[in-house]
Amino acid sequence: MKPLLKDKEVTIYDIASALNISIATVSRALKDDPVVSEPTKKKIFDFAEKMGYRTNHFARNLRKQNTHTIGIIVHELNSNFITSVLAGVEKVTTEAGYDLIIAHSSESEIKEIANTKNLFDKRVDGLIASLSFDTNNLAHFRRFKEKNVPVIFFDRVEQDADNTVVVIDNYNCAYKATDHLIKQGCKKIVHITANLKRNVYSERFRGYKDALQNHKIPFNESLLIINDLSEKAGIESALKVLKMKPLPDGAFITNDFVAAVFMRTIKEQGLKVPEDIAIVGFNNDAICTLVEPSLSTINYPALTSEKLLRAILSII
Amino acid sequence: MKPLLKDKEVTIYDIASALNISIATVSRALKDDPVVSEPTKKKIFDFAEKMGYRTNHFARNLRKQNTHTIGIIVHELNSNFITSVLAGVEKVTTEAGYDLIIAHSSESEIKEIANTKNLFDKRVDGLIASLSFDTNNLAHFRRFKEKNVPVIFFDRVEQDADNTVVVIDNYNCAYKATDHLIKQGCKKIVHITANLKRNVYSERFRGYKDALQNHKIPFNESLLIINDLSEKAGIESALKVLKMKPLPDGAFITNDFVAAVFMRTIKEQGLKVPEDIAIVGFNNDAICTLVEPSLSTINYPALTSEKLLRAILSII
DNA sequence: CTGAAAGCGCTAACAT
DNA sequence: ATGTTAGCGCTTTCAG
Repeated sequence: MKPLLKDKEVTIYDIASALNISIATVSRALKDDPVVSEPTKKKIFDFAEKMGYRTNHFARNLRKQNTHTIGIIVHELNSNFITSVLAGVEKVTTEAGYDLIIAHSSESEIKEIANTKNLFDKRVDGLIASLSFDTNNLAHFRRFKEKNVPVIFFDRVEQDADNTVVVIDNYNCAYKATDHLIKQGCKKIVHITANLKRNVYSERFRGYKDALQNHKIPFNESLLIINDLSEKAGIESALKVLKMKPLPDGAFITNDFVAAVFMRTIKEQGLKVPEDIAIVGFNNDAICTLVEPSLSTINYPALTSEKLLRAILSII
Repeated sequence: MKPLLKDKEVTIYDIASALNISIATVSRALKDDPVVSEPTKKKIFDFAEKMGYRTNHFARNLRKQNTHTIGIIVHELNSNFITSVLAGVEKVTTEAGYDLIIAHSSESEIKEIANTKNLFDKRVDGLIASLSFDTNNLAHFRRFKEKNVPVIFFDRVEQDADNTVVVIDNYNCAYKATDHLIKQGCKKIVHITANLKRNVYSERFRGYKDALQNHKIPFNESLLIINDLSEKAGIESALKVLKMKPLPDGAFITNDFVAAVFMRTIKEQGLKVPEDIAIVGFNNDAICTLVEPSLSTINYPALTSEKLLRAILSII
C-alpha cells in the first residue's frame, strides 16, 4: 500500500479558531441545530464551504456508535431481477443518507457465511439478504439478532423462523403459469426448477402441482427436473426432455434465461415452439421478447422491489 | 430512525483489564505484531474470540486517517459487462481488505456529480469510474486529484487528461467487426452506436470508417445512427434502416442488446438475417447465443476486467 | 445562545 | 516484551 500523502483536512477546530468561536457551536451549526443563531450559522457555513470542510464520518460514527451503513447480500449479480432490486435499494438507502455495502455469495453457503461475518464486523445498521442455493441453516445470521441489528430476507428466504421476509406469491404465480399452459391445451407439462430447499422453488412447485390437480392431471415425478439454473443445466434439461416419450407438450421453467436456453436447444433438435412444446418462464427478463417466439413469463422483479423498499424504510 | 439498542461492544480495554495487561499489548497482539510473545498473543486471541470482540473500524480509521474504502461509479448496473467488472473488482478489493462502495450514475452527469461528491465525502482511498453518456467535463473528479486520491477511469474514459485509464482497443475491435462484415460480402454497412463524445464510441466509429476505407468503400454519413442504447432506440434505428433504399446489407452495432432488438425488429418486417442484413454486435452478452440466428459479437468484458484489476492492485 | 470538557476505541511514539 | 500516553475529530452533557 502506497502512502497517499493526502492534504491536511479542515476540521471543526480550524473553523472554530478562525472564527473565534467554540467547536461546540461549529458542530451544532453544521448540523443545522436551531439553537444556533442565524448569523453565526451563516458565518460558519460560508467559512466551511470556502475551506472545503467535510465531516469526518469516522469521528462522528465513533462518537455516535452507529455506522449509517446497510449491508445487502445477494445470491448473484447477473440477473435483471437482482440488478433492479439493487438499483432500488441503493436509491432508498442513499436518499436516507445511508451507505450500502453490496456483497454476493455466488450461490455458495461458504461465501455467504464469509459475507455475513464481514458485514457484521463492519457493523452494518441493518442487513438485507437473499439466500444462496445451498444454504442449509441461518446460524450465521443469528449474531445480527443478538446485537439487535435488523435483518430482512427477500426472495430466497426461510419462512419458518421469525424473520422479516419479503416475497412475492410464488405459489400463485406458478399456479397461474401452469394454468395458462393447461388452458392452451397442454396435458404433459415438465417443471424445470432449482433446489426445492429454497422457498421460491418449493412454492412454485406447489403451485404447479395444485394447478395440475385442479385440472385432474396427475402429477408425475419424472416431469420434475431440478438443476442449478446455469446454461449447461438448461441444455441438459432440454436433452433429458427430448428423450421422454411421449414428448411433453408444455414446460414451466422458473427462470427466463434457462427457459431461453431450453427453447434454443429443443429448436435445434427440430421441435417447434409452442406447437410441440409450449414454454412459460419466470422473471420478466429482457431476454423474453428477444428470443423467438417470445417467451411468456411472470413479472417478478417489480413486485419484490416495491415491497422490499417499504421494508427497508421501516428499519432505517 | 429507530434507536437500535445494540449491546455493549467488547473493546481492547475490556480485554486488557480482564487479562491484566495493557491495551497497547492487546492492540499489538490483535494485529499479530511479532513483537508480542506467543503465549500472551494466544491468551489475547482466545479471550477476544470468546468475548466476541470485533475491531472498531471507525476508531481505527479515525486514528490512521485512511478509510480502506474504494469507490466505484458505473454508468449502469444492467449489463453483463458491468456486472462482471463489478464482481471482479469486489473480489480484488475484498481480498486486499478494502471495502467497496458501488454507485451508479444512470447515464446522467447530474447523478455522476452527486456520486463523486458523496464518495469524496466518504473519503474513499481510491476511485474507479466509467463516465456517463452525457458527462461533459471532468471537473467533479478534480477534487480527488487535489487530495492525492488516485482515480482510475475504465471503459468510458477521457483520454486527453493525464488520467489512469483502462480501455480495450476499441478501434481495433471495431475494425475487425467491420472487416468481418465486408469479407462476408457486405457493401453497405450501417453503424449503430451511441454518443461519439465518449471514447468507446468514437474509437469504434474510427475503426468502422478505416475498415471501410481500406476496402475502398466510401463512408456515408447517413449510415451512422446514434442513439442511447435503449430498447426504444433499437427499434427506432431499425425502422430508420428499413426506410433506406437500397437497403443496407450489414450492420455493426456497438451493443448486443440493441443488436438483438434491431434484429427482432427487422425480422418482424420480413427481412432475413444474415441474408438481407448481416449483424455484428459488441459485448459478448449471454443474449447473443439465444437469439436466432445467433449474433456475432466482440468479446469485451473479459479484456477490461483483467486490465482493470491490475490497475486497482497498483493503487491500493 | 454559546462554551468547556469528557470520551467514543484505537494506534503509535516514547518509555521502561 | 510490555506499558503509558497523547491524540484522531466529533457529539453531547453540563454550565453559564
